[in-house]
Amino acid sequence: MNTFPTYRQLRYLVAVDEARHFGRAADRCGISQPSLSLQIGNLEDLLQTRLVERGRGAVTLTPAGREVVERARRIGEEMQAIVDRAPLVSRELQGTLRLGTTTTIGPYLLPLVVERLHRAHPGLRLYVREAAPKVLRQELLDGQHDLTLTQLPETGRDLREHRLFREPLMLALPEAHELTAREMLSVDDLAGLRVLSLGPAYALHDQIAAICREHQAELLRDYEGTSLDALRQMVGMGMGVTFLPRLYVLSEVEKRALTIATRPFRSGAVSRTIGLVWRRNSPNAEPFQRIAEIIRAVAREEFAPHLQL
Amino acid sequence: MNTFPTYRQLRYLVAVDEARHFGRAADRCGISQPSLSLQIGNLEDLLQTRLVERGRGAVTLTPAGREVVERARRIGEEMQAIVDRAPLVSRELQGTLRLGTTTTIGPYLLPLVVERLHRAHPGLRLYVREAAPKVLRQELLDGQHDLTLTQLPETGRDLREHRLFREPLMLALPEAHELTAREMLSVDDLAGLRVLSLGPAYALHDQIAAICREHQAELLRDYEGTSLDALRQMVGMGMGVTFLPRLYVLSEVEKRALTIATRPFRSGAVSRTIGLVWRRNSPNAEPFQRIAEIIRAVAREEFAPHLQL
DNA sequence: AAAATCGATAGGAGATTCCTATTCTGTATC
DNA sequence: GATACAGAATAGGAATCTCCTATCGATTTT
Repeated sequence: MNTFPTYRQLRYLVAVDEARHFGRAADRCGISQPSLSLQIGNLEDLLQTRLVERGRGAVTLTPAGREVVERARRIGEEMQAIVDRAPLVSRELQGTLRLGTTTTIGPYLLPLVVERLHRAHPGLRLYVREAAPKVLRQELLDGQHDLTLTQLPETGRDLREHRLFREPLMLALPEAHELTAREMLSVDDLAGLRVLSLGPAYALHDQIAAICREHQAELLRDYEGTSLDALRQMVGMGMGVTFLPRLYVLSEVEKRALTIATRPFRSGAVSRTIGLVWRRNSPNAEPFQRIAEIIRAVAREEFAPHLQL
Repeated sequence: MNTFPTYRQLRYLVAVDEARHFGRAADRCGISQPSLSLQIGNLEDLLQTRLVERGRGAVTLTPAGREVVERARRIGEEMQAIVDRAPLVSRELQGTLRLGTTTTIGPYLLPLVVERLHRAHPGLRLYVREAAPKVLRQELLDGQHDLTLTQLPETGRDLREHRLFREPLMLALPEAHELTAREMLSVDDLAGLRVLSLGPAYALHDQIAAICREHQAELLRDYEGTSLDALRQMVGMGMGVTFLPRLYVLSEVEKRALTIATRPFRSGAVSRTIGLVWRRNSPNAEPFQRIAEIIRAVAREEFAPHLQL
């Protein structure tokens, strides 16, 4: 009890409609006339409906046959599209790619990247979804993203990461703070500072915690920001200082006249690594690497003075 | 070198997408896991593209796979529609029916019929096309119509006709004509009249010619009308008299204040037979008969005083 | 009447599809 | 670290489909 027609049968029916003749339709399909007759017959049996009216002069489709043929043509178009597009999608940058990104990097880097990708690959559509890094990681493993743009390192044998660049962290402090007198800071200046941070779902949280531990700063655990903007506001209100990524500062602090100060560190060590991550099993490593290239190009051409490439 | 996927393969891929697990997908398809794996593999080989990412945790579709599955779903919907609708279309009055009609009857009878058909069978769409009877007949044989509404008899062993009713012909004459004094005419009054007619592609032409021959009227061959309206105008200009079908007179002459007179014949013999015609091979005789029933009902309920049922 | 056309039918060869059994790979468990 | 456990891939053989050639049956043309 096969409930569905075969695509092959539909193709034959379309051929009959076009040729209006069993023999010629069979020719066009590259099969013999009996084979075609048989398949049309099978299709009619399956649908319990006469689709073709066999007369001497003209072979004609019945009303039911016409409706079936109409749908068969649509099916044919989809089939053709599958055959044509599937290889392209996997080899070229075409189709839809689901890119997950940390909220601490995506909004400040991706706009330029997306624009460039669109220009270079018009057939590519990006679905960008934001989440905290540890959520992102799980979603990537679950298959909700094709790749993620996030802070490295990303643990897991199933994942492959591609390093893009290092992004310095800047110290954000209230304008009235004594350290604002300095243009550049040393890590030794951190001793004794009260430091705010994001929630533990963020890689940045762990990193800030480590820096605090190492340089005798005090991590304030009571108030955890839910976003970099929230952190910035908390700093502005004098609740403490924090570390903000360079691109965030560039995009959200320096361009506006905001009430906090940001200072760089002399040491390049106060920085985080940003990379692309995908599942090791993903068969699309090659297109992904091309995306990595493009992000690196954007970083180089647009943010060279601010990042460590 | 089979260039197209099998619908079956697409169904399996959809199942994999939904189950995210080969074994469960196979269950859902009612086959064993190896069979499913094989078919997915064949599909991937055919498309030269990995569609499914096999990992331990989650089986995920690749971007190419997602696009294929999307199209596969649309194909599935069309397939379902084919299976669901084809039997209905052939048995119920559903789908599209192509009805050819003579210009001398269709416009004056069909409006009411179409309306009633629509009310009784909302799923039915009528494509009405007009032509002269002899053209219509060839188009019907060629399969351009499913059935035709025309003047009988319609010759041909390949055709089946269903008589609907007889429609009287009225004599149309200039208002100044001496015969307008009579309320009813006899065929004997025809002797010596100069009679206009439609072109020879019309069954009405042959019939008028026969009547003229039989009753010593003179058929004017120089001017042949291309439509009943043209005939009426020719009569109005005093070029001669003619025969007009009752329903045409009802719809186009009596309702307007036109400058010709029309008179009935006492004899019921001056009339033509109207019927439905379809190809003998057509497997849809049953729905067609139901349409005949509806037309008869309209004739009875709307035009009873004017027609011979 | 004979030949030709066109679709349906019959029977058998070759592909496909599917099944069971087994292997392979990487994960959890002890 | 050996062992069981999942889950997909592979192997081999049975069942089913698909197709072919040959032929038939009905109808039309010559």
